[in-house]
Amino acid sequence: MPRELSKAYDPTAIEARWAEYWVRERLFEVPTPEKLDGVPPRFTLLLPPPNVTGRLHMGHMLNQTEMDILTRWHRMRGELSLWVPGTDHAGIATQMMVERQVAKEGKTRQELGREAFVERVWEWKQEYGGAILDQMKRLGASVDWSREYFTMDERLSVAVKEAFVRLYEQGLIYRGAYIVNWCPRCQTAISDLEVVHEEQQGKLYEIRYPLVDGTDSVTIATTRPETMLGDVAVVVNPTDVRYLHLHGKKLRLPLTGREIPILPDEWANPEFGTGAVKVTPAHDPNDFAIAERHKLPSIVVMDETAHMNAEAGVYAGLDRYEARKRILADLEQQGLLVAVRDYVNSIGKCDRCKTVVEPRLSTQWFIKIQPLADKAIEAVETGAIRFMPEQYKKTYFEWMRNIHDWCISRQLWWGHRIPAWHCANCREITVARDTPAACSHCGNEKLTQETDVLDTWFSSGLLPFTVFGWPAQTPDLAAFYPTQLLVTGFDILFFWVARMIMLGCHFMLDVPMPDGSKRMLADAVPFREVYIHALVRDADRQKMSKTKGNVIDPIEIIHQYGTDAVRFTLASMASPGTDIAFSEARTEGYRAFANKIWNAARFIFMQMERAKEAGVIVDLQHLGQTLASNEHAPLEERWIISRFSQCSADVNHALADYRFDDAANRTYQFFWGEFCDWYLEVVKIRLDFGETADKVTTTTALATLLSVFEASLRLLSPFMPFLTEEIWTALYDGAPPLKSIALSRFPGGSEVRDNDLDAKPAAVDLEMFLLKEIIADIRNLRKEQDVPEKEAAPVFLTGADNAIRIVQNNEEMIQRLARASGISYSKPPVQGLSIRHGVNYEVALHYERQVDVAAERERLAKDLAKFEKEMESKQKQLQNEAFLAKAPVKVVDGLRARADELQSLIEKANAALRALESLEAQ
RNA sequence: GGGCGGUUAGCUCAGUUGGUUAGAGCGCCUGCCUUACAAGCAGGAUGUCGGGGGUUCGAGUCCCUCACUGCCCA
Repeated sequence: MPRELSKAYDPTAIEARWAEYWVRERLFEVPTPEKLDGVPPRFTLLLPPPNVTGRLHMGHMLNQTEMDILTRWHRMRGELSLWVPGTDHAGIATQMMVERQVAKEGKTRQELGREAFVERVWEWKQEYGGAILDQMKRLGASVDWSREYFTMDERLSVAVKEAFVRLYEQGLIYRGAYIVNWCPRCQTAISDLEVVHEEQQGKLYEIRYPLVDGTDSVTIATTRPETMLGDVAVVVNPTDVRYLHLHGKKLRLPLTGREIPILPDEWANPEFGTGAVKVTPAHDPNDFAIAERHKLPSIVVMDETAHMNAEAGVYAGLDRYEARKRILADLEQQGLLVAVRDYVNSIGKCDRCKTVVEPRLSTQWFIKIQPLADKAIEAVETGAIRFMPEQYKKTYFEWMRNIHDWCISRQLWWGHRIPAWHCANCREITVARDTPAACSHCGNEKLTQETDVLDTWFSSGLLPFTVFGWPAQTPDLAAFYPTQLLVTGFDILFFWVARMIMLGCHFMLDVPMPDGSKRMLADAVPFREVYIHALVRDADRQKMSKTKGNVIDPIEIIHQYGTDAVRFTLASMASPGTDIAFSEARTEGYRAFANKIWNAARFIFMQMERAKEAGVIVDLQHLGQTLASNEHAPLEERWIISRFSQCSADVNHALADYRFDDAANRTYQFFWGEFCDWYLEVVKIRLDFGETADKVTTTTALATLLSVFEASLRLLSPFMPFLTEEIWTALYDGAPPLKSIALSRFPGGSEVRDNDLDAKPAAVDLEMFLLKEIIADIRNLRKEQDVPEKEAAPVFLTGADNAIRIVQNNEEMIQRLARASGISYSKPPVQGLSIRHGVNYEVALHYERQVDVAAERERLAKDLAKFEKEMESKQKQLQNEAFLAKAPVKVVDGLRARADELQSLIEKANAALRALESLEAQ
């Protein structure tokens, strides 16, 4: 009995079942098109690959909800919609995870050795790596699971190697000793982007360096005294008069006795500290640059773990902070520590493990980024890639135009090993696609492969084309590249988005178009649009963090409220550019909405049962046709069709603009505020299945009801896929025309009659508006006069001819919805009865209760004041010559009409007040 | 220090290119178990649109300025 729904909506009872069904039935798999002719427009997007170590958080859920809504929407509009899922091997994070696991066994990765360790990582991945994608299935994400990728897959690894070799051959990859950000815990270089800066209360130490000749000294200021052991110079600003006489003189570096020069350099800021800066090229990026300018040597005084090395003499073996303490103590003892000041400085930490980063001179691989950045800038400047919200374009340009070469080597074991071989003989490097037999420089066969791996973002930056088979020119690549859209958070704008643009533009320019013509930049881009969403915060707008303990687990919330409700919450709050303060109260509200839909379905299914018993038959296979207009249909039917039409047009527009909030809110408002609150209540009048009922009326009413409801389900489906699937299937008694509502057509366009949004509200809307207003007035009067809810009361109504006509045509509606026992088209028999008036009608209620004159007068006076105030401002405007001359006719006319309305309302309010007075006088 | 945002109802947020009466959800007050739905129904209250100045016939919307606040980069 599929149509028997439980009394209350229970998401847990249905969601897991459908999630599993969608995957099992392979509903969202998109086969490779054999030929491109005749293939519908494509909508392709890539899932930003979550870390294989990851667990689903609210950010993922927002991201995936948005992507799923869009993909489902495009699919329902008949486009070939492909959403490709996958995970990222996440070099450091995954290695850390497995290192921890190994540590529990009392071992280190070094003890295991590289090969065995990597083996362990794969084992870990097989066992736990699928967790986040399983969670994703629970969200109902309509991805093509047959195309799932992992960035360490063999085919993707081949592509990564190819990309590296090509860049090397093009002279865009170089290797060299430079200062890089080094994490002493991870023991690898990391890129600028992986360093997070934090303000911290620290100290600024002033240390005196005596001149070699003993005649004088220079006091330098530093936050890192331990690095002084690697000092090679002290620089002062060339304009700094305090030090002019010292240029070129030698200092004796305390604690080491080494001689170092005093040099003029612009970098020294006379305002800062003492104006004299120590230069430690091996441990500070700025100092490194100074050393390059002055051709100074570099002295590395720390090892990979940030312990002092042999160069540090007596301090060798000490941790950097321990060394600092000892050095300060020694300096103080020697009377060289001049001052210690409080100082707030920004300190760089490893994004992954929060260890303080140690700038370190080491040999690394870099990408010469400028040529790639130039194309990436052009792609956005020319509009080949569009950012949404547009403001992110600025951020993007800002970064792209100040870009530094990208350090792509990592001293890790887990990742794509760099395809370069070192020759034991000539020490040259051979870069090759396959393991070379001999050195390409000297022919020696003693080669060892580079131990470094590539930055994970290097491989993920290639994904938009490697997932489709690059470097081969596959049919997939021809059909699906460039993708249409990327949906992601601003936090990886530089990490990933910018790099995909750079690498995509670079490599894909060399791949011809499907028709063999040359590819231009506009088609080399990895995606045409980037939609950037904001952060999901907690209800108090706090950033979620484990330390604060305010992390909201989406899976937990889903258990509580259902996936559909959570999806709807995120969608309805997702206005571009604004962070989402996730509030459970809101989700609770949308669970109520889901329950509302559920119960509307229950009501409708009950009517279907009644119809069946009465022999009334509605053709379920041709529901859409009923939505055509029928001039003779009752007002509420024509009205709901008109409203539905407008709603679906609005939703389509909203989604086209990525206004998930507008789309969701509009749907909510239609379904609850119009379909349920008004239409369902009115249609009950027609659903008479009794012997004496007019079968034609009943049948048409039921047909319209089912049609609008079925279409509403399709409208809601991208937002609430589970609930709509369940009800839609039940509506067809378990035998729907398609395998899923997700494969049906989205409402809008040709399906509904009239989409002309610019036109004035349809006549039906105005008529219904009047009736709703009158019903609300009567309800209000009933309330004020304390008419018991169950009791019907007689209504008196006067007004303009056409208002009366509309009411007369819909008396049943008013009687039922406003509990009127009858309507008399005359003034009420008793003077001074409370009256409500609209612009073209007056309505009163005859009930025995005495009118509360004081309250009524207060209400009227308040109304009157409001009307008069507005009238005053309107008249002022209408008397303004400049306004009349310059404002558009439409606005002026509108204002005049409103003034007329106000005039009428004011008169009526005054009349009512006078009537009250006469009542009081009696 | 450089750049980008935000400030609208008690709370969280909408408000398109300036144009008639500034909206929604939640919360709040009052009355209802009216059988699709109490996760509901009906009715109701609530805003000097952060302050100041300017442009304009007209400013929540555009410009300047101040205050507070968030983020990114160095």
